[in-house]
Amino acid sequence: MDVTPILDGLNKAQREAVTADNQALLVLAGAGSGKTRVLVHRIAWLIATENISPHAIMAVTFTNKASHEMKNRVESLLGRSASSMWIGTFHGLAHRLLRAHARDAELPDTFQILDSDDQLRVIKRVMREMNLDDNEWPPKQAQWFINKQKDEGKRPKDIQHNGDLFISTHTKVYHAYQQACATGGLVDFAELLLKAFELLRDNQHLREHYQERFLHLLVDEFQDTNGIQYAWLRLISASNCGITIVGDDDQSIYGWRGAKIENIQRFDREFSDAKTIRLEQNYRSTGTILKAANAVIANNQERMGKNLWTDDSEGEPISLYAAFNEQEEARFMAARIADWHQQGNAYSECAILYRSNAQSRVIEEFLLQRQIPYRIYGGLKFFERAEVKDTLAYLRLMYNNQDDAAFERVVNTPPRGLGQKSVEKVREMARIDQSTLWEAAQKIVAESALTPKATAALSGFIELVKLGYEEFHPLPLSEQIQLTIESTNLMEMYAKEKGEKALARKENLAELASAAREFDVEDYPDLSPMTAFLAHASLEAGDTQAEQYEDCVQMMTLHSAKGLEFPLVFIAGMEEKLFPHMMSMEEADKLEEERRLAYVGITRAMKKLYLLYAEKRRLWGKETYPAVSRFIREIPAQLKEEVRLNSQLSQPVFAGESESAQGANGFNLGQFVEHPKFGVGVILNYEGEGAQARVQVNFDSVGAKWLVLAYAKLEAC
DNA sequence: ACGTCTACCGTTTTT
DNA sequence: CGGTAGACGT
Repeated sequence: MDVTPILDGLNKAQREAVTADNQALLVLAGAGSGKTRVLVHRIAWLIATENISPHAIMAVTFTNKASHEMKNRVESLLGRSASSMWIGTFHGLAHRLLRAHARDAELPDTFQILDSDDQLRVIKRVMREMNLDDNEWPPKQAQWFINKQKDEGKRPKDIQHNGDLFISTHTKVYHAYQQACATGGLVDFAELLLKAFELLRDNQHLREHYQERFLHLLVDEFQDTNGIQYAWLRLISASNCGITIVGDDDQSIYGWRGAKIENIQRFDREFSDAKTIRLEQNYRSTGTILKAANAVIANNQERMGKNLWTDDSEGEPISLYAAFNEQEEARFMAARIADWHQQGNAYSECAILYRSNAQSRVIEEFLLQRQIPYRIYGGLKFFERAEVKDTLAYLRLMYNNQDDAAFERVVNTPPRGLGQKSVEKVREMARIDQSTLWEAAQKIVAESALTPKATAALSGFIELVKLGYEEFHPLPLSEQIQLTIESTNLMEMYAKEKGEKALARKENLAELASAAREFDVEDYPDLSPMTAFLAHASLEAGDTQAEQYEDCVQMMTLHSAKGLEFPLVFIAGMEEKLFPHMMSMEEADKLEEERRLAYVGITRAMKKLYLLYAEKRRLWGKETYPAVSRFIREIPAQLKEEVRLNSQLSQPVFAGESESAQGANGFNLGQFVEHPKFGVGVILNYEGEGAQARVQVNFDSVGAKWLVLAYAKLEAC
C-alpha cells in the first residue's frame, strides 16, 4: 500500500512518532502541535504498514467529542470504516466491556447508568435512611468521598479509618450506597471504571482474551488519567501490547478531580523500553503568544520540560487592559469585538475566557447591550435537563423495575397525590422487606396500606408504568418516547408552566423524540435499542443547547477552552485571588495547576490575545481592589503593551520592569509591600512626587489605603 | 400540594 | 449581590 498520504505533511517529530516501532511510546505534545494528527496517523500507519488488524486496536480518549473526531479522521484517512476498532472514551469502553460480560461483572443485564445528579439523589436517600444530619454530613461531601475512593480503586473494605469519624462515617455511606445501587441495578460513572477494572483483574480467562486481542493501545490526554484508569490500561496491555500515550503535562488542569500527572512519569518508569518524543512545533499561534506562554509556564517546577516554537511571524503584542471595574472590562471587550466584526471578521472566531462562571454575567449584559450574539458553554446539557430526565426515568423504570432512582424521581411527577409521607411508607416497606421500591409499592397496593386516595394513586402509577412497557416496547424508539411523554402527562405538566422556560421545556421534549429517531444503534452493538439509547443518554449528555449555527462570540471557562483555538482571545479577570483563584494560591501544587490553566488559556489564541483585569471588582456584593495577576507579571515586558489611553488613575503595570522606568518612588504598581501595622498589601496607585508622594496600597488586612510615602515605612517584599 | 419566604453559599466539571 | 434548596405557612 502507498503510505504517502499517511506520512505526507508531517514534520520530523510527528513522523518519528507515527512510525516508531517501540513497544511503549510517550508523545509529549505541546499545545497546537498536532497531537490528534499523530494519533490518527499512527493508527493508520499500524494498519497499513504493520498489518495490524483494526480489530486489535484500542484507542481511548476522555471526551466523546475527541473520540468522535478520532474515529472520523481515521476513517477518512484510511478510506474505510473504523467500526471494528475499539475507539471510545474510558467510560464508553468500560461500559461496553461490562455490557458484554454483565454476568461476570455481577451486574443485571438491565443495569442502568447513574449520572452525577442521579448519584447524589441516591446518596441523599441512603444518608437519610442512616439518620445522618445533612448539615453535619453534606451529601455532596459523601459523593466526593465515594468517587475519590473509586478513582483510587478502593472498596469500603479497603478503607482504613483508624478511628477517624469522617472516614468511617463516609465509608459506611459508601457501603450502604453500593447496596442501594446493587438492588437497583445502578452503576455510576466511577463505578463503570472500577467494575471494568475488577472484571479483568479477577477473571483470568477474560483478561487473557482481551490481552491477546489488543495488540495496540493508544491513549489521548494521558495527563488526565486517574489511578483506576491507569490500572485498567496496565491490565489490558500485556507484554505483547504496543502502547502509545499522548499528553502534555503542562496542560494538566484536572488534578482536583483525581487526574494524576505523575502517571506520565510512572509510565516512563513502568514500561521499560518507553521512548519519549516531544512535539514542540506549534501550528496555531504567533511567536509572541508562544513566548508569553513559555515564559509563564517556565515558572513551574514540576515539569517534564518543553518549549514551543513556530515558523509563524511574531505577530501583534499581547494587549493588557486595566479596567476600572468589571463593567468597564466587559464594555471594553464588547467594543473590541464590535470593531473586529466591523472589519469583516466572524464573531465565532473570538472567545472570551474566564476563570469562573460567575464572571460571565456582566459580560453578557454588555454584549447584549451592543447586540453582539454570543454563546455560553457550560450549564446543563441536553440530557441533564429536568424534563428530559423525567421522561428517561419513566423509560428506565419501564425497562427495569428495580431502578429505585428512577422510581423516586417520577413516583409523584407529575403530582398525583403521593406526598412525602406516602412515599416514605413505600421506602419503609422496601427497607423492611429488603426489596426494591417497585416491589414494596405493589405490596402496599395489594394490602391497601395507605389512605384510599394514596393507594389509588400509587396503583395508578404502577399501572401506568406496566402498561407503558407492554404497549410501547414493540414500537420504534421515538414512538415509545413520544407516547411516554403523552401518557405520563409530562407534556401537560410542563405546558402549564408559564414563561419562556416552559416553551423551552416543551421544545426539549419534542427534541427528545427526534433525538431518538436519529439515534444510531450501531454504536452499541448487542444492546436492545432502548437500553442503548438510555446508556447513550447517560454517557453522552449531549451539547449544551444553543444555536450553534448562528455566528456568535464564544464564552467559556478556561477549563472548557482546552483543546479549542480562536484567532481572537480575551482572558478576563486576570487578578490575584480570581486567577490564580483564592482557593488555589496557598499550596504550591495547586498554584502550579492554576499556572497551567493560564498556559492553556494563552495558547488558545492564534493571532491576538487580550488580557484584562479590573482595579475594582464587586465580588459577592463586596468591593474588592484586586492586584494584577502574577501571570501577567510573568510575561516579559517586550511582549505586551498597555492599551489604556487615559492613565491618570493608573500607570502601566509593567512600567517598572526595566530599570529606567522605575516608578517615581521606587515602587511599582502591582508590587507587594509590607507595612509595620497593616501587614502585606499590593500597590494599586501612586501620585505626587518628593515629600508629597503618596501611594495607594491594598492591604490584605484592612483593604485599600492612601499612604504618604515619607511617613509610611513600606518595605518591598 | 402548592406557593412564598428565608437561610445559606459562592472555583474549575471530560464521564 | 443573586441563585437555590429546603422550610414553612396556607
